[in-house]
Amino acid sequence: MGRSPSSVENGLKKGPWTPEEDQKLVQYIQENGHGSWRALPKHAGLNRCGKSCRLRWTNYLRPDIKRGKFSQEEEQTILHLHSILGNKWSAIATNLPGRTDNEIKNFWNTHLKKKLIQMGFDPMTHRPRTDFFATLPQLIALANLRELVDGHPWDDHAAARLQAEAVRAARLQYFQYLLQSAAAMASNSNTNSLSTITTSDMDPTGLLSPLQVLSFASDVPTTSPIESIGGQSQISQLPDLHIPCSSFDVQPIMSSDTIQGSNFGFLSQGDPSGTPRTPLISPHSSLPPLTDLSAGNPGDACSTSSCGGTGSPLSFWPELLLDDPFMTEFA
DNA sequence: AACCTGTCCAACCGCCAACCA
DNA sequence: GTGGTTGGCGGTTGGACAGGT
Repeated sequence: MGRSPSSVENGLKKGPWTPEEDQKLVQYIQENGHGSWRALPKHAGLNRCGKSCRLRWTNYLRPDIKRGKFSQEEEQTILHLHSILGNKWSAIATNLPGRTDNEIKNFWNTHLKKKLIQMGFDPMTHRPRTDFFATLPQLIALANLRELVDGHPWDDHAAARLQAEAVRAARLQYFQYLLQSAAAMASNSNTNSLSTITTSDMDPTGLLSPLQVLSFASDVPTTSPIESIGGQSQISQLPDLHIPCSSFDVQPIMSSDTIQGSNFGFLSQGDPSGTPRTPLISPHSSLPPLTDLSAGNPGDACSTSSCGGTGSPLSFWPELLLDDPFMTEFA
């Protein structure tokens, strides 16, 4: 499995390994060590490149490899280390005996990443997702695409609908933030199960990490916090959070002829030279881009929460947050 | 039963840093 | 200092498989 049927390139075989090849490789390394990987295939009688042999050995044939499902403990270790190290799979693997970087990488991409997203966390920063405006362009793109396909002009009604969707999405994100804050406050006041989390465990911003949320909500590990509160499973049951709509001064572009290039030029206003484009947010808005919260380099350890935040999240959205009775209570 | 769709994961690719002549 | 080689890493691919229609 995995790759195309074995092919021969430069006389060297590629593709899945046969049991015979595995046996040759294992036997040779057990008797001689791998030595120079480049020279190994020749000495072992394998029609493979050295790189392929090394990968096969390190990812599959090594005797100390632990196979099977990842335990809860391993999962939490990966989460924790990823929040510190980012996608440094080999570094993470050194802390998980018997697991290979490839295995951890696959596990992350197929399980943990989705889990974090479902919980409302950004898988790269391990912080609550704040990419509302990152998804807004997709909505706009879809709407424009629809227009192109259907031949229906984008009228004010459609724009208003989109804006309403945007506000609703913002409310969701905002509510998730409130949940995080509430959890943090509760842990401080020792009023519920969150009391086991100490302030020293916390992100400097006061937010809980996915690991912490997973820890206390392990009975609903794949459920969004929004869905797990008070048995309410419907988004429509969210409280009205009174997010000021004027804060989202979104200006949809009406004409489809603004579509340009592969970057969907109609999504943003920017010069065609490739300089960073300006999101379609009114310049007179006092709000910083939400994406600022997660703008760190995914591979950069210091961009993660464990290396310190940029202050209280309240400071990011003063107008938005302090306008709400919820926040005045928390602030 | 046949087809479709999504998931899993072994294997490949390209890049980069370390090493050596 | 330079260029070639090697090993290692992270991202991506695509066939096998499972579950759904």
